[in-house]
Amino acid sequence: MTQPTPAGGPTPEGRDATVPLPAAAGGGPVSHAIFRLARLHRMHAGQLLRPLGLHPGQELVMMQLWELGAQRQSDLVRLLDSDAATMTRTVQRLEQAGFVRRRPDPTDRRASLVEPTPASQALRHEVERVWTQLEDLVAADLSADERTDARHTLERLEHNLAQAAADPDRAADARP
Amino acid sequence: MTQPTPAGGPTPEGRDATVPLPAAAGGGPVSHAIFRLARLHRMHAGQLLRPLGLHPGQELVMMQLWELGAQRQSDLVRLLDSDAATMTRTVQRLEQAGFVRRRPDPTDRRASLVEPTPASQALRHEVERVWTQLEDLVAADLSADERTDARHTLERLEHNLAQAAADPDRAADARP
DNA sequence: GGTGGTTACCTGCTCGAACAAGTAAACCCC
DNA sequence: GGGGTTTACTTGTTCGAGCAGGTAACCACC
Repeated sequence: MTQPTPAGGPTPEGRDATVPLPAAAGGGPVSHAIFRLARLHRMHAGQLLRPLGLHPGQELVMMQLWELGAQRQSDLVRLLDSDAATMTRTVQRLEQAGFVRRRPDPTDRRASLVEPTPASQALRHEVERVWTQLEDLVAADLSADERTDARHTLERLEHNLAQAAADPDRAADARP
Repeated sequence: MTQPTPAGGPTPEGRDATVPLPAAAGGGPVSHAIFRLARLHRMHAGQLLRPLGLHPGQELVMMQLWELGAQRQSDLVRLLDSDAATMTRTVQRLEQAGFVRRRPDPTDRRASLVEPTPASQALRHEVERVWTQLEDLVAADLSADERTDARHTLERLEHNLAQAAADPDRAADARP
């Protein structure tokens, strides 16, 4: 695949000399911050979700189903930008837990439709409450404007990564 | 039901940035953004790291060791804010891969010291390159100031979560 | 009506992450 | 110095995530 060859645009030393070096300490400040934030966030989500019998990630699937109704697995994969193999197993576990049901797609015998069970409706409020709570936790001291701002920042970073994924060339020479 | 527009949100256009983010509307925009960003970020890290024979997370351990020298596992856990059990197995795998060595701590027979092998030094450049690359990817179109800004935002969110973890009372009051 | 390619899903694998439970050494205090 | 606690690490488990490989159904085209 794309070997990130520095072809054409080397000169890695153009950086500002203020930072001693890019090792662990200053390696990738933003990257590192993302990493740490994500782990903390996931941890909190897990703790809030556990009493509900859900694991982090499963709630996203349920939210899609509650909102959109029955979906094929491939649709869920696309909606959540997830992985087919992961989805298979996540759905299996949700099915086993009684939160979803699967039935064959009448129009395509390869596919199966996943739908939330009536029983899962009880969960819905809980999950929404948990997500509101998590939001209030993570953005505790932010004003509405600041939250919007934060969201834009996150989305901008996400957009950059998505761009790079779609367009490996730009990835290789990322350097203003 | 499927009202694609979040109720009440002064969501200013600006969408299209990335994938449809349908559900979860009203749930937790910031939370959801964190989730998605984290996954993309991890994915990119994984792809860049794979040719080096490292899995995401392992490079952080190596960076600490390169920078600080031999460390006890418990120190690594504290430095990376990780989990003891995870660290045990990560170190085992790094050891098996020949990147680290373990020897008993002479001053504490419970502890073991982890140190990078000479062979791992070859990796160091590669890892640093990868992190620089990842940083340039994720912050591709951000100015230096904006990067600092982004980092502050991320750290602020992280701080909020850390606060809530340390102080469960505040967490509990996140509701009417 | 075959043939070849795509799509949908499943299974096996490795890995980080987190929880639980256990062992052993170190430490603290009476 | 004995008893209880804390600390350091290990192992077992479950889960999401991702890669690789496999099967079956679908589809387009000849």
